[in-house]
Amino acid sequence: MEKQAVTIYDVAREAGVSMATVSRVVNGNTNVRSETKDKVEAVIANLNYRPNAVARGLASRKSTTVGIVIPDVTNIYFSELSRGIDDVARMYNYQIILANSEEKNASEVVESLLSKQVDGILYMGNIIDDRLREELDKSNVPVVLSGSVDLKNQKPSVNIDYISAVQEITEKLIASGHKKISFISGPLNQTINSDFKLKGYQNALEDAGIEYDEDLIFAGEYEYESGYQLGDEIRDSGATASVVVDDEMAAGVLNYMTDNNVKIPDNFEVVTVNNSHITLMTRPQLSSVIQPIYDIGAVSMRMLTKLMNNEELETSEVLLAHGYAKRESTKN
Amino acid sequence: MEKQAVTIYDVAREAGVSMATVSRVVNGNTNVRSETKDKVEAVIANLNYRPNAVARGLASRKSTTVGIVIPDVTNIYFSELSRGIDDVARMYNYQIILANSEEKNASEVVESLLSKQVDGILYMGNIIDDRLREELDKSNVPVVLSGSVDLKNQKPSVNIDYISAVQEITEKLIASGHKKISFISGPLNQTINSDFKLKGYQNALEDAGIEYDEDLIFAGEYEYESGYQLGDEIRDSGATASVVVDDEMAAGVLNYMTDNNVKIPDNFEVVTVNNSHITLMTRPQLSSVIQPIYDIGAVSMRMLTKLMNNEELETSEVLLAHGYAKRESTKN
DNA sequence: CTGTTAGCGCTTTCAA
DNA sequence: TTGAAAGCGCTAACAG
Repeated sequence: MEKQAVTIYDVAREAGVSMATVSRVVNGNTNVRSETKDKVEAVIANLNYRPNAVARGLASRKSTTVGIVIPDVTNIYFSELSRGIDDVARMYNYQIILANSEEKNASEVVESLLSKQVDGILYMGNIIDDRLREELDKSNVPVVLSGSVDLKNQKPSVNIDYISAVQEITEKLIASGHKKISFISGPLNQTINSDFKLKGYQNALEDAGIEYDEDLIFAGEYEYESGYQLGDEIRDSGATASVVVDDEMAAGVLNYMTDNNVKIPDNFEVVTVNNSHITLMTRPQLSSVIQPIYDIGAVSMRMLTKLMNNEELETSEVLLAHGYAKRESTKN
Repeated sequence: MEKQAVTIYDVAREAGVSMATVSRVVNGNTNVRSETKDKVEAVIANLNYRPNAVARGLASRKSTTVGIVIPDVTNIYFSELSRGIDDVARMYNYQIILANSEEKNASEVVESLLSKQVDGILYMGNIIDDRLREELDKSNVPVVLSGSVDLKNQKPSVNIDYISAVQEITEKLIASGHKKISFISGPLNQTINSDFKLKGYQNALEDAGIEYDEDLIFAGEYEYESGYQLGDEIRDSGATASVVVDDEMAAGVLNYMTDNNVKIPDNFEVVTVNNSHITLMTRPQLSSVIQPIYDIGAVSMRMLTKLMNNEELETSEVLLAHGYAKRESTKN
């Protein structure tokens, strides 16, 4: 049950050259006479030789592999992000190890990635605790945050300006006359919620002279069911609109309302932020911040390739432009 | 920029033992005096030593890594499947390399997985061509198909009985009096569609003495938009119901109908097969075959662990039980 | 342009 | 119970 039948030695012997020459051919080194090269390539094709990436990694101390830490592949936001990452990685010939992390075990996951000698890490998680931060720091492998933020440690990152984005949509709701606007959040121990999205919401209220009311803040999980379950409390809070941080949750809130004869947008407005195609699937369709999700992934991966290549980054913290798509769940 | 500061040598020297002993401790070999073991472990903790998985893989010729080939991470069916896989892999201490494959480049993807010396491959793709089949066969690494089928080559696989499942839901539609039932498929060059799901649909028609009509067969992509776009033709075909092979497509068909004032289920019925939570998000909610998606992933990964461990498989082609969830898009 | 020779960090006999 | 030593398959100086 040999996995690897034919090695570089076999090719060398068969081609009547040294293994170094074979290595050169395989790695596209130009210092090989073209006759020799052809001969070697013929043998390679013949023997169906495939370089052993593990041996290569050990010898070269590079794995041409990057680790992607993703909190939940089933969440459309993250999976879309990973598509952008994947495409760019492929473009630059990096392999990807996609590791699901439940946030809590993030440092284990990172540790295992590091033991695999990844050349870089793309982190999509929303919680970076001290242990993880330390581990990342002393590992010496470049790290880029993709669609996620860390206040304590300025790692290279790619995001949109969540504060402004949420502020803008909240302002629209205010402009429509709402006084009691609920904020439907993911876990509030996540910086992206507590220090960014919530902040934008608060800014909007403050600018409009509306008092911030904790009873209008609801935290759940990034899931449809979670949004739906929160519906009860949201309605009872007296809120007349919701700013939601996740599309699936927003779909849950919206459906709860329509299921309970609350007309949207006439009697209740809902706006979300990820603009995944979930927003098109609900009826009425969800108004949303437009985020260049795919691009966030792509740009962050591109940054990582530069870092792995020891190139300079012009900007370390990239903020991509966002927009707004008015659909049917809001009046404006 | 050393990735790996401390090696097994450092630990050995520091602990005053040979590297072989350190290796034994790290690998849980019991033939080590417990004092020695404690000493070594102390040093390991002290130096923060982490074994280099690449070197390990080279020496042991095992990578404790499996490759997962997934057609599209953004499709909820596959991402849900991968959750089951991931959980079981974690349980058995296998790392996962998740590789997106666009079906067309599947053999490239597999090749790169093999060069990484994966110990096994879990394949979720729906197209297995001759080149890929050959590559898989001569690689000597075990392969399990997860939620996908291959007629030409009986690889171990985990699925539900698609034929029966689709047949059953088609029969329900027939029982409701429908004569013109459309079949909304993914690409028809995929075996799972052409030889399984379509087959179930045809069986039901045949049993009911309804003539098969090609004009009622519509093929698109596994995407919401694709289903929506097909809506036009479906309606024009005179069909009064749709059997759809993918939840997102089904949501598209359903929304197209309601957007065009076709009342569901009164004037048109829609039934789908994956029972992802998309079926709960639409209004009306989608009736669906119940598939144990997570379990399909979990069981297939479990099978793969057995294969990688050279254990016997009781059954090579596992069919998990399916059910039916009647919701609002059908009368029965 | 090509070959020789050390390793990369670890596992695994084989002896002791 | 422990250590010595030989690789795993490849890259990367260094010679020539």
